[in-house]
Amino acid sequence: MASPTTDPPVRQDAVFAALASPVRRAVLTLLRERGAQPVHVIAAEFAMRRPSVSEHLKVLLACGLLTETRHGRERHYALRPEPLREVAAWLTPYEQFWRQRLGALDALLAEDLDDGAPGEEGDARDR
Amino acid sequence: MASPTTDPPVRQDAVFAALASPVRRAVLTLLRERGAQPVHVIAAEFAMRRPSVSEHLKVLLACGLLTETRHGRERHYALRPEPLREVAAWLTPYEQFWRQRLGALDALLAEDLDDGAPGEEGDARDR
DNA sequence: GCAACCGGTAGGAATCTCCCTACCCATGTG
DNA sequence: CACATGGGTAGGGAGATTCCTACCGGTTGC
Repeated sequence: MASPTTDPPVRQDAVFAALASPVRRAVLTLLRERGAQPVHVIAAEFAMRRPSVSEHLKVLLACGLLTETRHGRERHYALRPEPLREVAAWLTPYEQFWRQRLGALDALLAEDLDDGAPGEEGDARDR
Repeated sequence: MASPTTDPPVRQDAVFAALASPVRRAVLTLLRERGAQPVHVIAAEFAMRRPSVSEHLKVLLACGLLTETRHGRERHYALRPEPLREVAAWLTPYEQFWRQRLGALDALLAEDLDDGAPGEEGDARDR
């Protein structure tokens, strides 16, 4: 049980998968705009039964995008933005690409890099 | 074929879903670092058969994260970062949330570090 | 206590994902 | 022309996703 501040790499998959659903993105938007809300308020926003919303909340909770607080018989879910910060961090190295991309310039650069690639082998993983 | 520069809202789903696979994120990383590459070079990086890699490339191509160029009998795939810019744009309204929280954490850490002597031990704060 | 309310779990059907093995077409090269 | 190389498509199987209808355990109010 030692994982003080590190984030397991499996988390990134779960966060992106969670964000792939429009319902779940809408839940995050709702909580961002209105703050913590109980389930029945969240569920009222969607054309779907409460158990399905509950499942979506479970997915968001499991990947750390939500926190849960018990208030009597209600459970309030609130946005937890840290995983989104990690997504932003993952995007960082790509920023320069969309910044400088105003023509076929990067295609030329790509060809150049392609030509002069030395032999560093073996890590094509992301992190 | 009827949306030259506009972005249908359905695209966001596809982009996040594409990014949910570690294989596809690794493809993007590879193309970012080495520029455009033919399929057999990309496929050599993964412990999977070429048709599967081909499917992954099709997914990335379909959501606009890749461009395809024919060179003889090879097809070169290159990174197309625009959809990632849209992801970054989607993240923007959340930035303030993790900034303020990071600020609070920062203050706590600074206090801890600054205050080397254990005057009062607050051990209830790891996670 | 008893009924209404909040919200999670069980389990099932339709659909999607991800990998595989075959197979096919196109482009080069002897 | 014959054949190797590059790479897409077909279709199938195991497992995950997403919705549903039931159902059940806690809280709150009469």
